[in-house]
Amino acid sequence: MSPRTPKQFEDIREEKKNLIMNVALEHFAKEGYHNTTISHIAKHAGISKGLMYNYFESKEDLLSEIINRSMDEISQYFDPDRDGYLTEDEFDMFIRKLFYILREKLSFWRLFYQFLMQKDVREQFLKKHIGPVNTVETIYSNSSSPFLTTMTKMLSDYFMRKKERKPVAYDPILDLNMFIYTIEGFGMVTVYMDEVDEKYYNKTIDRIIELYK
Amino acid sequence: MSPRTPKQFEDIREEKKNLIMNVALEHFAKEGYHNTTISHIAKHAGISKGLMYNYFESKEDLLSEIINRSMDEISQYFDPDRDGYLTEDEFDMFIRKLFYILREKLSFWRLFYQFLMQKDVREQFLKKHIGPVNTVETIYSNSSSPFLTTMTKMLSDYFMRKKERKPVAYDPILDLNMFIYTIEGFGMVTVYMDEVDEKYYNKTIDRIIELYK
Amino acid sequence: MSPRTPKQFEDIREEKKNLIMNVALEHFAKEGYHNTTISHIAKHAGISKGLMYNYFESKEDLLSEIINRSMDEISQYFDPDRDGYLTEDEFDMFIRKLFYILREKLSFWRLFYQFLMQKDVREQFLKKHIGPVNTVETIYSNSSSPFLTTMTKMLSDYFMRKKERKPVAYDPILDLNMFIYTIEGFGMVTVYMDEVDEKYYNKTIDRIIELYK
Amino acid sequence: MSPRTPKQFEDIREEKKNLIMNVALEHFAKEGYHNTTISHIAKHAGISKGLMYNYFESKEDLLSEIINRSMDEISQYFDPDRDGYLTEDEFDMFIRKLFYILREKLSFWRLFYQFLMQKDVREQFLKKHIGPVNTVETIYSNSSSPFLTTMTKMLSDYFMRKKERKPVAYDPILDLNMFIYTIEGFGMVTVYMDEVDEKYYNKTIDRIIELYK
DNA sequence: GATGAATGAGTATTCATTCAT
DNA sequence: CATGAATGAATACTCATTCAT
Repeated sequence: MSPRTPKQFEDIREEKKNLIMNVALEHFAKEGYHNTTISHIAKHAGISKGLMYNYFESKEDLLSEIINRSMDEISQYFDPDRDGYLTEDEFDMFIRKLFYILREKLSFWRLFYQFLMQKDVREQFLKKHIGPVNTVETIYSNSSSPFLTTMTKMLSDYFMRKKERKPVAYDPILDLNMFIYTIEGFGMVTVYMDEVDEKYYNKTIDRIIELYK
Repeated sequence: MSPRTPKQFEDIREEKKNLIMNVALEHFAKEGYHNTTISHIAKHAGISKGLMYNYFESKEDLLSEIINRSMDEISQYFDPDRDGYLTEDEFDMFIRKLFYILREKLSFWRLFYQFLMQKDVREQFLKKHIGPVNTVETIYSNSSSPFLTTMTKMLSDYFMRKKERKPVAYDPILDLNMFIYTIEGFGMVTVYMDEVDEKYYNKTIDRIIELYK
Repeated sequence: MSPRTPKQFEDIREEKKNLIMNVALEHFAKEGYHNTTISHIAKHAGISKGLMYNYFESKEDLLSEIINRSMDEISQYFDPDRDGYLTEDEFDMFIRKLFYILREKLSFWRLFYQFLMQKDVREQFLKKHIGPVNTVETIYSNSSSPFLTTMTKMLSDYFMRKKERKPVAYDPILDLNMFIYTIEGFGMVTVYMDEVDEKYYNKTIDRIIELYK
Repeated sequence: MSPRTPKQFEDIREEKKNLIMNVALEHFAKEGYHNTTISHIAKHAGISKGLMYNYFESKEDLLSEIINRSMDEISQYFDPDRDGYLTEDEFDMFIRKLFYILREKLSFWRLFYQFLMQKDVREQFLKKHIGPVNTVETIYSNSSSPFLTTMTKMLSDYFMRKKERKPVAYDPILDLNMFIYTIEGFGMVTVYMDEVDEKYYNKTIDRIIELYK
């Protein structure tokens, strides 16, 4: 039995940290952040309360790390390293990915929407990830979230370019926002519903693509 | 000095109760239900903690009464005594009303969306007011909320009737749901944004009407 | 309609006071003193909370008055004006009266026994009415309750006189105490039982008389 | 510094739990359950209020556990494993034990009698431990308290058997009840008196045995 | 006299966080 | 690393009592 290398220690630590975060996320999403106690999380993660504080500075820090990790994971899906130029086929894929991830990370989104309404929480945890898109200025403003900035920019570019394929009266900003409202609404309803009807889910996705491609 | 009449007592009660509910709603909406203490509400309403409990059985009861009152107020707007038949012009008015009320009762909606994500809360407070519309069966199912049942039925009837004006391939359920997603998304974004750009707000409403009328 | 005389006012006052005391006694006995709120009493007496304080200085004062009134009423039964000499027939009647009153004033006794165990309450409310009889000295000591002093003295005299009818070894103090324990035990069991079996109740009384006459 | 073993944790818990229960019992008995605050108990036990709730779910639970523990301890004294047959000598010992324990557990009995009068409390906490003995049927009915069932049965058997040694007119049920009243009364008086006169205490016990053996 | 709105001190209870072992 | 006993500040809630009308 050779002693564990620092790397191994680090791996174990990381694994346990993830375990805790997963358990916490499930409970936060299902019962609500305030209704979930540290004791509860610790018990369900099979560790002691004290150990929790070895991994996370506070309950708030735990929440913060969960949100950051989830946002990062989601970012991965959209490989932000690319050029940011969205073809029509890529737009199609983008939407499909988006709603695939929505169901993959259902707990996270439930948590996300829980906090979306509270200004102070939003400012503390989500500021760097979300941003409204109401004017052209906003679109190009620098968000503090590289991920969302990229995404937003990519999308607005896409909608701006659509203008070329559309009639003169076409308003890309309005269309972009309509698109955002639709996916936000569809996302939210999907998230708060207990069950999803597979057939309608896909049908809706197709329709969104059809409407906004 | 003659003693107060029962009427006077009733007036005092009603007035004070409303005061408390208004103050509480503002705080619940802004800081979140759990972050708002009874002490805080009492202080801002200029009354003692004890008096709160003269009017409401518990913090939860206060919340419950706020939600019920708000839902009732909203119901009023849509005069539920009518035949429930929605002409195209009435559909137009309906949407405009909806988004007028959204901003009138911004605090309420902020509170509403806060709880939408938590199953237990949703079941306790909102069950009688909200309901998904995923299948034809659901549409015609009896919700326990007369208001939403009426609204839902009115809308689904409207979309069913649209079929007559549309091509063969027209899917009224899908269209109804797309419509719902759009207004939910637009509503939610409006609610969580601090400020609303008047011009774009109205433009969006027009566009929704244009798309779904 | 002539104006009420002071006497009439006094009568009305007395009557209302009695009403409150009766209602309060019932609730104190059934639910316990601490579990009975002033509001509750007021509501059941059909008056306002405020008026309560017109008649009684405090909840404690209300309790105090109830106990005093009850003790006085009980005293009445044993016509304390008499010579205090108890014949054998009178002893017989005394016991029967005692257990008749026990059931007449069941609520009072339930309250009485509730407080008997708590030293501070006992000292505050019952000191002047009850007293142990453990030694000859105690018997003749001056209690602060004229009623119980008289009763105790009467009884101890009776048991002392029994000595003349009994064998040399007869210990009147012991016998008196045994008698007291029996009636206290019988009283207590009767009080805490919900229902009384009439036949056995009388049979027991006969037996007590038989044993201690 | 190695961490504590589970055994050590268990020991700490047990010890602390007992400490709290002992302190609480003393205060409940002396000041009354309602007049004793959790703060008070915590302070006298030298712990924080919060810790109380690490050991007991509520004040009521604390009370409940105290009563159950005490009843169990008392049960031990009467080794319920025996055949339940009481000889005359054993009856003698039984009584002596009873009144020995009475003084051993004075605080408990003070608490016990406090609650005896309140129906709801009695039903919640004492139902499984006490039961009236008014008819032959009752005697043989199954109480939910193994301890009291055994005791009651043992005693009623004993009194039934006495019939053989007694005149024709002897009524064992009446005699059993007289016996119960006497010990209940003696018990109660002993409990509420601050001091006990040793000589008279024993004399009384002897007399009870003499009368009911 | 009579009312019940209003007060505020008090009480049980919760829970994130600390720390000795 | 790991444990869970221990803390204490915070919080919802109660209720006897007061007082303007």
